Amino acid sequence: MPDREVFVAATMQDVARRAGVSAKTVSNVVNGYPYVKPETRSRVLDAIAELGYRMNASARSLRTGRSGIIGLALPELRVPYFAELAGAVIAAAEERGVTVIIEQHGGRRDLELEILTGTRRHLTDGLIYSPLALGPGDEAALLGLPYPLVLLGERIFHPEIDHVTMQNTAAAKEATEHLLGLGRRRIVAMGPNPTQEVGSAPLRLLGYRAAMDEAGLEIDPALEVATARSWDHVTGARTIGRLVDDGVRFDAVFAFNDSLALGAMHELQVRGIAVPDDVAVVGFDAIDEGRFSNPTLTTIDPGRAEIPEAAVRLLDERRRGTAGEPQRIAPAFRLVPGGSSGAEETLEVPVQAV
Amino acid sequence: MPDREVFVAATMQDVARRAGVSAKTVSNVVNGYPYVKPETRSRVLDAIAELGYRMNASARSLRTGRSGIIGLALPELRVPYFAELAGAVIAAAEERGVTVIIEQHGGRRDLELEILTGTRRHLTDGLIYSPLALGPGDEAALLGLPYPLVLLGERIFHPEIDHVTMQNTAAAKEATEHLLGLGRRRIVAMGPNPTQEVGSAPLRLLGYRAAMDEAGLEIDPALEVATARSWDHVTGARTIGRLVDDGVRFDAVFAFNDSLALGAMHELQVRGIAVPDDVAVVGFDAIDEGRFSNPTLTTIDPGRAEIPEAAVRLLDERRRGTAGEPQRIAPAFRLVPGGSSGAEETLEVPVQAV
DNA sequence: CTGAAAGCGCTAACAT
DNA sequence: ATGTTAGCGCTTTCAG
Repeated sequence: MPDREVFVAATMQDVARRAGVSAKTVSNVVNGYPYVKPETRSRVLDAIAELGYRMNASARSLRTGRSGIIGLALPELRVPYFAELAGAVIAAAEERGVTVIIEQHGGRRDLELEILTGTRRHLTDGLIYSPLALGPGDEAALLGLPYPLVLLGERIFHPEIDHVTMQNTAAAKEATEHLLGLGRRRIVAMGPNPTQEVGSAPLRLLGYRAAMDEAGLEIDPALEVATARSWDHVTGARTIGRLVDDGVRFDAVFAFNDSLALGAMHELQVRGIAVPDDVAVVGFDAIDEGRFSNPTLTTIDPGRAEIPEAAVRLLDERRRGTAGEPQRIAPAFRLVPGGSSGAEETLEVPVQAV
Repeated sequence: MPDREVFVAATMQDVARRAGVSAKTVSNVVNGYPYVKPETRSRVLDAIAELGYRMNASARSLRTGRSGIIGLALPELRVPYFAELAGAVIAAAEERGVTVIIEQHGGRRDLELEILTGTRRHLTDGLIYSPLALGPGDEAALLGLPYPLVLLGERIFHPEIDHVTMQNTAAAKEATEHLLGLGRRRIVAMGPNPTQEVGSAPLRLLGYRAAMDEAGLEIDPALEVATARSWDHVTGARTIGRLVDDGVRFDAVFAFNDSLALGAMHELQVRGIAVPDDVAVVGFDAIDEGRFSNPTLTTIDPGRAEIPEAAVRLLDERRRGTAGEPQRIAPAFRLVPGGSSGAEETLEVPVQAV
């Protein structure tokens, strides 16, 4: 008679029988319940090893009502900023024994709303939510949800919702001051959009204006250059190209994210405009790509390390009920000097690629 | 007496009561069982809508033994190639109603092995597995696993395991021929590593050599340049820098991936060597970044769209038992012309970024 | 076409 | 410090 246990996954009962204890004791051992006699514990652990027992996650979560899985909703994984964010969120969750599922909404409003009530919410204990289309007026959709929610980004704020954000205005001010400190005076702010009243754009614009103001410079509307909402390379390249074509004079660009900055830098060089000699460029986000561009990109690190960690921690605390009042966390930022503004940086340890 | 159903999630029983049927009938409706009287069906659907019923995924998977979740194991999400792959895998899985969890192993052998038997395997119905450290000799670890497995990459092959791979040699040959067709003769092959007998590197090297051979060119060992195993920008930049310093003459570079190519291109330009005029560059992978570099990168698209789709399809078929013999799929590839070899390309529709 | 009963593997509550 | 009982919400027999 063949040993069926080789093929059929062992259950807690099987382990209990083998160890000569009850299923409850096995459960206690597996869950690190402290009051188990060391000898019993080791007998149970032996039985687990011998049977190759692994806990059935579905049974546990059916019983406890918690899955140990959280959702991470973001626009698109192929956007480097979000890929890096997702990688860090997964790593931070791992440390807490939490599993992550990623949902891409592509900035489509219907999908963003769908995610809040969709079928996967039944699978997860909570959601880290980075919307792109939702904004003020959509708070209602985020309130009273039957699961913990941590909001990312600058699209919506609400005192009852945990939030991890950035010091947009202060950081943008520092970026602009960096350029001013290099003697630049005609600084383009790339990214503001008059139709957008909310989000990172207006906040960063405030910082830009504050810096210009404090430097005693008149604000030239021609230098505040609106872009399409998609802040990518193409947009950066097209925008700066149009500016040059229009004969606008400038000696620096503060782009509201790195992709815009890299695209602009590319286009400037194509047109024979030297970076940083003719035009200095500063970005925002500190994505990996800017460390390898030519020249390397001066940028703002808005808290790359802390944002994912804080988001997972907040959600986990809320999930376990150890959280108090809803919080708003805006990590410390720093300017990362690069060649695009004539500063220099050293390269960090490489990551692996295929 | 307040209506508890507002706060407590409805169950199938609740729906059944409301619709005046049994739970089984609700289950039949929810699962698309065809033999349900239309009238019954609509009564059930109404009840579902009224109660806001959503199926409990844990209960279902406890009962059926399947979770509808698959794992995707890869080195790191922050590596653009894998971020793009992951995004596409998630999208392809979504179409089949399957959820994805991503596990990052960072190319560390212990983690790669751990993933195969780790706690998350109990949560998933199958695994799409892209190892970096494992290789020939590790087949045993991949055989007889109690779940379906689809292998990605070139590290391990086995006739009993489903595999999605690339036409490495043929594609590398075409890349090299492209450079030869431009009149280049001293073509660097960047990426081979004498200590590596397996993986994309030796396969792509074969293609390079075949093209050189057919063109009647002697193969110069000085042009086959080994790199560190991590094929990233830094490695590309350092490698090409050393080559120049050593006084090696060359008029083209075929880098074994895009990150190497982009790093090399960067370093060449830093040193005042014009791309493509002095040196033409071709990469491999067709990651997004190469479409925006300066100049844009000529590269090989090894099947960006088909690889994730095929991986999910194979796993799903295996999971449902509709698959036959293990398959090896190697999609069609194509050369993507770019500025780095003097060809030109048109930009596609932009993606959104923050 | 629909219903009744049983049980998937685990843990909360209680008992000892 | 450990055992007993019950039941989480679903689907799978098996009847009808």
